[in-house]
Amino acid sequence: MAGVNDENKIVVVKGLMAAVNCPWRRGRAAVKSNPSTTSMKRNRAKRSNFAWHYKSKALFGKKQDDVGKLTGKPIKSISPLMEGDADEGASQMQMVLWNEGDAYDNDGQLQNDLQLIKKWHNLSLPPFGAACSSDKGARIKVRETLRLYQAIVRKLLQEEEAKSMSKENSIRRIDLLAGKILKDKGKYVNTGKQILGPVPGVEVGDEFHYRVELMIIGLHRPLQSGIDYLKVGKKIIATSIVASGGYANDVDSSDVLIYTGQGGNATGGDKQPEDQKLERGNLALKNSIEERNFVRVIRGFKDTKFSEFGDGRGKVVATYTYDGLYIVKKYWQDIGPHGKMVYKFELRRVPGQSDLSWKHVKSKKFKAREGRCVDDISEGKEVFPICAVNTIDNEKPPKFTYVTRMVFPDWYHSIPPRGCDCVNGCSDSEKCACAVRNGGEIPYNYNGAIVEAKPLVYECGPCCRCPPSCHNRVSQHGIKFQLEIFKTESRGWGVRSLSSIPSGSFICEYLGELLEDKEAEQRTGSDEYLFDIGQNYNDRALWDGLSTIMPDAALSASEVVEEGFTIDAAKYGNVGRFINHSCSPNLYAQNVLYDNDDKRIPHIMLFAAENIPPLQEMTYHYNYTIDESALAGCTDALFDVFHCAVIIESLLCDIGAFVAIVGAVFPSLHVFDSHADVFGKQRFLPNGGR
DNA sequence: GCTCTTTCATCAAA
DNA sequence: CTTTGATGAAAGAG
Repeated sequence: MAGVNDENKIVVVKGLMAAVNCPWRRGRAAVKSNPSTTSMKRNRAKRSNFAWHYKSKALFGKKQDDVGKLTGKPIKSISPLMEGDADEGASQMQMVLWNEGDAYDNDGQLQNDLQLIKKWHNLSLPPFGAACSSDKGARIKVRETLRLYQAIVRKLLQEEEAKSMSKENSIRRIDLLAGKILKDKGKYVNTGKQILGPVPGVEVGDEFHYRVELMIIGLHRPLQSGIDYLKVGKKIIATSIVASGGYANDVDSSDVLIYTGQGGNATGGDKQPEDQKLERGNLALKNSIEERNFVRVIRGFKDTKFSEFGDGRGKVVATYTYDGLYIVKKYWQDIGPHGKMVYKFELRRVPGQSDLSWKHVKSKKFKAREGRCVDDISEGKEVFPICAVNTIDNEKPPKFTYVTRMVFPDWYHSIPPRGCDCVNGCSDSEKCACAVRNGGEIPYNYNGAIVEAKPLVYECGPCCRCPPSCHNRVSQHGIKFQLEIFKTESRGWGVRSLSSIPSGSFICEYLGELLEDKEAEQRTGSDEYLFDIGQNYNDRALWDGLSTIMPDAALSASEVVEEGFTIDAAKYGNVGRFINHSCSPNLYAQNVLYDNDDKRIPHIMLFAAENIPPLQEMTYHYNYTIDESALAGCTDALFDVFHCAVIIESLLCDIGAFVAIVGAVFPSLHVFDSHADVFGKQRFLPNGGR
């Protein structure tokens, strides 16, 4: 973040910090100066996994006055989301685009271009902060909508997988069905007239897995066509393109994209390929050369992934990355592989936009890049080495003992769980004891994604008869992505991934020493690595059935905070101890039990709440039990994952008939392990081919 | 409005 | 694993 204010001096910055203007930090400062508050018992700088506890209070509108006193500020002054945290990219594009000091091009048309651009995009040189508030709202909306869409897709997939044993028909296109559900609910974003230039709430580097996602946020409307365009008067100009094909030989270095026009393909059985015509998308792109308007570019990669859970059949997974704005420079005719004429367009990326992380990660220089100071902080204990990168200063990561399991004290004795007796995979949700404990469903998709946030997830464990490959064993197998820790500008060390991470993926556990609350209390203040666990779900009946239908009612009834346990990752820990707090996080903490039946001591498993591009910092909400007011303001939009479950539940009722159709075939699987470079393998036809 | 056509999707069978 | 056919939703064009 750019500005570091004075508050920063008050708070001792250690490895795990919130951003300077994060509500939590404000709250903490306020509490310091106002020690006689009523909630001193909670004034501990500790993380907790039970955020919805506070959410329920916010919803019930209690204690608004107290809340104001606590922070010393009216609650409304606390901006709900996106208020300074790890998401540094917001609104970046608009800012930098107008930095006229940038060398735009060497054709000397900078001023000319800028004027045309201004004309089209009607952007009056927005200063740094002006557009931010509205833009942040748009960002939240886009992220919420996408999370909702992804959650619906996972839910539908879960139902498909659960019913795959029976003989009924499956839903063929889950992506389309999920889109239809969202549309019926009026959840589309940026509807109305088409947008030329940047789409509010969408940032360079955002990743998607379905074309439907591009449509529902207004980034690119056609579901199949690669060129979207709009009419201005009698003229059509291009607004966005999807580049899923090859031609990208010069990926590494240049910001030039050669794009092939549409049409001319032999689509049907008896049709012959034809010369492309200068109409529709092709015409729009050509017109955009004259108009010099921005064209959004979305790059698509296709890769075949294999799941470790399931029948071993691969599945093609597409990843679409928003690449930013380009300008069409020229076009010409060429001969395609089928011998007919095709149009080609040269597009150039507008300078000043965020770097494209996928380019970095794919480039060969990347492995030997600067700032690498520790090759593997886990010292070989993790499946992947976790390196430390510091391009800010000379600091090395703090010393601690890396562990891959919890460190238990002498007094601790685990309660062995009852396992399931499934020998042929835990797919029968009625017979599998673990599925029953999860409310009659396996909480994961076969691709290893968690379907929705739950109070507690029961994975199969050592007492189960199912094999380690059971798809109800996800988080117990450890990290699946190549992670690294890096020095941030203002929040100490942080964690990011070198590959793309799809929504719902397991990231890592929060490991450390298990402490009783009394002991944790003593360490509070000097220890920044405490995580409160196992709070507040003694009444399991409330969680299990009701939570997805009436979450707030259930939660308000179970607000009693018991004496619990805490994980201290100061001396012993894993990569999880480096993950920072954010009020608009991309991860969340999920309670999981598998090798122990003590609900007071669940594993704290961090999962991706949305698609996370490579090199984007990963964060979760610490849910500090320090200042409820800040949380009340901040958690509203935070619980989308949890909320998704509720909304899905109701949505599914509406389309019950649809969804009741069941699958006949064991669905194939997709995996989202690493993001392999598929450029070389891309099938390429002039029009993308069919 | 109503069809028809087009479309760098997607799935699953061959 | 690669290819191919069937299916599909949305929007422009007539």
